Amino acid sequence: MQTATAIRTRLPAAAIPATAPALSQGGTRRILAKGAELFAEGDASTFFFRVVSGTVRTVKLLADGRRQIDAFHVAGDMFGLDRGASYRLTAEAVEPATVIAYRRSDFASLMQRDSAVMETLMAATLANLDRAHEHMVLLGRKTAMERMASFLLDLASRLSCPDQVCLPMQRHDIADHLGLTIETVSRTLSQMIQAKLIRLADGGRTICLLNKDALQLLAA
Amino acid sequence: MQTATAIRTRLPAAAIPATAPALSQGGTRRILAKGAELFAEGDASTFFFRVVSGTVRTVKLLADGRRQIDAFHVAGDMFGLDRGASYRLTAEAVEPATVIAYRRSDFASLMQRDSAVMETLMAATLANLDRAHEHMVLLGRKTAMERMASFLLDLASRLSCPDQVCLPMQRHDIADHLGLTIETVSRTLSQMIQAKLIRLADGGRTICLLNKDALQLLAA
DNA sequence: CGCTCATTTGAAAGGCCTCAAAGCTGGTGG
DNA sequence: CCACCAGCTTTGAGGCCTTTCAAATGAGCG
Repeated sequence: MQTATAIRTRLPAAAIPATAPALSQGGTRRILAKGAELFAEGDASTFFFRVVSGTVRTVKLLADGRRQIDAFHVAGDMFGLDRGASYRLTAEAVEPATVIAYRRSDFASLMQRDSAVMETLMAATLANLDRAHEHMVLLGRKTAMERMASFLLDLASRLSCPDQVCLPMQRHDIADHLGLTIETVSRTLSQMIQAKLIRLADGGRTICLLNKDALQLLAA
Repeated sequence: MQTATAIRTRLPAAAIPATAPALSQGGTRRILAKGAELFAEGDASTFFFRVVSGTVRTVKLLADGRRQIDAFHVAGDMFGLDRGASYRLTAEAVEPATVIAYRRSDFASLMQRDSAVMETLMAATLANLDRAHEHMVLLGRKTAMERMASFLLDLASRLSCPDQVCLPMQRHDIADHLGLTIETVSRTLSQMIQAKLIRLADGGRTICLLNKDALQLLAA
């Protein structure tokens, strides 16, 4: 593993710190290689997951190949809790990642005795729903520049790197998350550089936020 | 109340029929006038709601007035269950509506004894999350025509009117839901009429789906 | 019946996409 | 250790879909 990845994964910001311990008993650890698929849309949903390190993307595909990445999940995030008996989206590792898999059936009985478990899952699901709401505003109503600014600030806060974002994903993933093309993503970043809002490092994989206040204004 | 509204609200399609009865004990009924605000983003979230009849929209606003309607809630749907102590979006009646308000604090203790209640809320939340995922694909990756087709088919299925959609909302709401402008919504509908996919009735408030198969293909 | 608001339609502009090619990066093998 | 290769990223030019601005038409209501 090269240095860049080590840096990217060194800060596991616990997204659900207060309630997550309720799940500490069960679950099995899984190591994922870059690009590995955890589950696909339509698969029987026997597990749900929590990210320990690395990044996982959840994806929806249209018949003609168009892709929408609904979220990037980082350390502490939960995903794979879907309605019904099968997954509604596909999950893949964006970079080498470690997750903990919880068997759904194990919790059916556990939840009846321990409401704390259920509340943990509820909190995680509500967190995902909240992010989805925010992302719908971005996709439906923001310009390319606003989307990019929102994305960078969001990622910076979630990775708890105050002024620096080590992007675990490539431009194509960013584009499919923000509802843009890779060219527009690249052009938008170039404009931000020109405006001295950001600076690229590590061959374009790391973005230094030079002016967070201005980015915040841009994020609309 | 005019006839159109009566028709629109006469079919309460139970979205969560199996589990909803668990909530039948509590809650107080509220009658909402058209446009009435149930709660606003940032308000303390003391209640969550279930639609009995009519339609409620949940909305997010940007500082400059741009609006994104994340969902239209019809009979049987639940909304207002947000992360944290305050609502993350605003809820307003699209048309005259009846909802049942459940006090959040009443359920904190109830859930510990009755896991069925918690499961009902979880199922409702997962349903909302699922819709959000589907809508993100629409907003991020579909064309105006595809968005409109998807919207009409979705509404038709949820209102359980096989081949007819009685729109409770006006063009402006549709536009803010689909990430378009009212002009584009209108033009897209006109194109669909020309292609004999739909037919307008009731002064543009009712849409007859003349060719659902073709619409399904268009929805992508 | 007239007023107001919603919807439709038109024309022009703009932002993002598509197509295309050059520039970089990182990994591999000589 | 360095050159080469494949894939990712950036940049350029042109086109298209949606938006913006504007005005006409239609519907609901006092």
